[in-house]
Amino acid sequence: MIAEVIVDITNSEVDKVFDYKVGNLNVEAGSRVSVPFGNRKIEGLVISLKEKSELSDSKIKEVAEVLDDFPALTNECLSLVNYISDKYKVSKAAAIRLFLPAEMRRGRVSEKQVEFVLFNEDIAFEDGLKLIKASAKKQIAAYFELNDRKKLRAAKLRADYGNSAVKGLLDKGLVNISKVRVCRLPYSEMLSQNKNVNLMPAQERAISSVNDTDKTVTLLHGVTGSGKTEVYLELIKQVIQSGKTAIMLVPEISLTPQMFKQLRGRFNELCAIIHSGLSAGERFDEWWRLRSGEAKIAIGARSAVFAPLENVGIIIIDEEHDGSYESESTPRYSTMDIALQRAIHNDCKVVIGSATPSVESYMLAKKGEYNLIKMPERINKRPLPEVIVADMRQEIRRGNNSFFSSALKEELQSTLQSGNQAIIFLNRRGFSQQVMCRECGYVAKCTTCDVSLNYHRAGDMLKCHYCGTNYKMLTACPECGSVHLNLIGTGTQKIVDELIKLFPNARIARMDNDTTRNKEGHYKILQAFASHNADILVGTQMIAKGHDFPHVTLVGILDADMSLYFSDYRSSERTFQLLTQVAGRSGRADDKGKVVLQTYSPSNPVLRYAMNYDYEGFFEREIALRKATDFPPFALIIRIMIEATEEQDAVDTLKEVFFALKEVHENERQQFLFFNKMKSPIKRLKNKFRYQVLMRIKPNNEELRKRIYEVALACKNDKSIITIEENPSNLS
DNA sequence: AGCACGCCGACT
DNA sequence: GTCGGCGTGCTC
Repeated sequence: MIAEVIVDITNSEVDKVFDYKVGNLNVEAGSRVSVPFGNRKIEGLVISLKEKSELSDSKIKEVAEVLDDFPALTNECLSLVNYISDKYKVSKAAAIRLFLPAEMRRGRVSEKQVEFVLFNEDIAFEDGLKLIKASAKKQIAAYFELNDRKKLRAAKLRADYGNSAVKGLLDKGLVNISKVRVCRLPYSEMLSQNKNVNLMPAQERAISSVNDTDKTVTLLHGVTGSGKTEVYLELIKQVIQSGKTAIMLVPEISLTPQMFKQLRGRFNELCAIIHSGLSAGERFDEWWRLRSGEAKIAIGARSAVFAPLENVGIIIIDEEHDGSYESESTPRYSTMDIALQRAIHNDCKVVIGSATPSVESYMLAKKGEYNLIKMPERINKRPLPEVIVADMRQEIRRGNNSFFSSALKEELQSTLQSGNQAIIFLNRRGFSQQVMCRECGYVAKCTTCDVSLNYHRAGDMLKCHYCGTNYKMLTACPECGSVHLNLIGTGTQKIVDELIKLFPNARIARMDNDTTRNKEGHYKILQAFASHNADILVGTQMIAKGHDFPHVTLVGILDADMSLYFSDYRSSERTFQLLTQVAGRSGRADDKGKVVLQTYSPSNPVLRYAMNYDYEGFFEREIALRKATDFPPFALIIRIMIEATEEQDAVDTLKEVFFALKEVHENERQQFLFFNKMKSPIKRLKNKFRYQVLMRIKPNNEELRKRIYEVALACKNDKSIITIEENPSNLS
């Protein structure tokens, strides 16, 4: 027998199949093995077995060792490896790594073993008791407990009765000690907290719609608080009852612990959690529980889509619009893409849910490619919070130069007086700055791209990140002539300082990237706020999602329009999603919530749709805009980034890539909507010079897409790094 | 990715 | 003459 092995080296030079003799080892497709390679020994993965090799017998070495007693990858995973390496043009070794917990490589896994003391059943309890001296009280007590429980952790027993008592029982042969593999079970405190729920009619309808549709994908469009989670849980329950397995994906899991609280509570050990916050051991154990079939439900962030489950019955993607479902390092897979592949392979359904679906998904749903379910009402018909719009231009005219409108100040005052909580949301993202007129709200935009321009201190320029055009920095507003131009971008600390002045008695918590270095930090601050340890929480994006705050009755949104002006074709979409989400934080329990939305452009249609909770209206406008401007989903944006330590190397490679692609471009001009090369907006990052080729091609042209990948990656050299991104969400 | 093989400059 | 620089190429 010959094993075809992919060696664990993610380098295209060795990205090929190597043949090894199997000998009399028990090797299967998917097995991890150790093989001699050159003059060293490395790990590899068997992708298939065959009778005979084309190579001469003398060249073929033998598999040295099989690393696990089961194949790490299932056949489905193996075919996904091929799919990923082909589609995203990465080595097979890199694709394989997606499926294995990192700590499994290089033998870093340690199965956790625990010593157990077992009651020796060969000796009757009464006989055993006679062997112990009456004075050995501890031994007797321990023996009684063991008779009762039969199996106890040695550490626990020693702590309770002392080491000598345990040793005494052992010496008399009354008990045995054995080491048992145990799985570290994260969040075990959440087990069995389940309470039964009665489903509402809307939820029942949603469930039967998923079950009855002949479409693979169902989009569940339900407003915040409409009870989507219960729909997911019920669907999973049904799948488990039919003997299948389930995958549940959530965005950035550390921020949304209640989702796995609920899964753990309902499904106990059947549910395994995969995310980056776990310790290496926990991560490996959870993976192993899924692989071995002990656990049947995988919940986690995007990487959980690679969960080693067989016979998958459903894949659920919650908050499907969330950006974290796109991988931001190679292989830059899209979670939905992988989920679809797995759904096809397992012949199962994919359910994606959101209160604010991505424009792409909603278009597919409206076109009938996805099954669409709407849940437009909150459970118990609780009303959505009332939105008060504060026009900040008027505030300035009235002489109010603070961050807070008079409306927000008043609402804060009364919220604090009634003992409720408030959230101040600062709409800020990234490090690019835009130019805005403080008098009329005008924001500098590119004349050809319909995205806002970014200010670059170097050269005092305004730059379009999509087409690369440079503009002179404005001295006055072209709309109203005012010279009060502002660079937008304020920090949370300033907000907090002003709040303290306004409300000296209020307890204020702050949350942003500066205050919370680690993920635990996020969780702790949110937790503290949820248990009413502070009255006002000031923060950026990260307070927008997850977490229920039962006492929050006011949400203040500062600079609601700011995220509209990021140089990103999705900025309207992101803004709408964000505002809807933040507004949803208000008034979740008994009190009706309020939202004060501060803006410099109160008539902006995106804001209007958001404050009226009109997704449909927003969608219609946005999709028309995308169509008119040739942006996704009516185009595929491809960015090829070339980075090098020496600027000249980057330029050389850029030229090479550009001219190679220019040929493709010239042959298929009608397929290209845009094609150019340029410096990257942030020209130097992490000590690397960055240049890029940016193009937009017609969507769903898989052949052209792959050709672009191949042509670009063929220009690879050891001085520069080439990376390819599709529909990048930020163009820095 | 590593490591050997291989062809040109300054050393005991 | 030899030690060693790291450029090129191979690993079943």
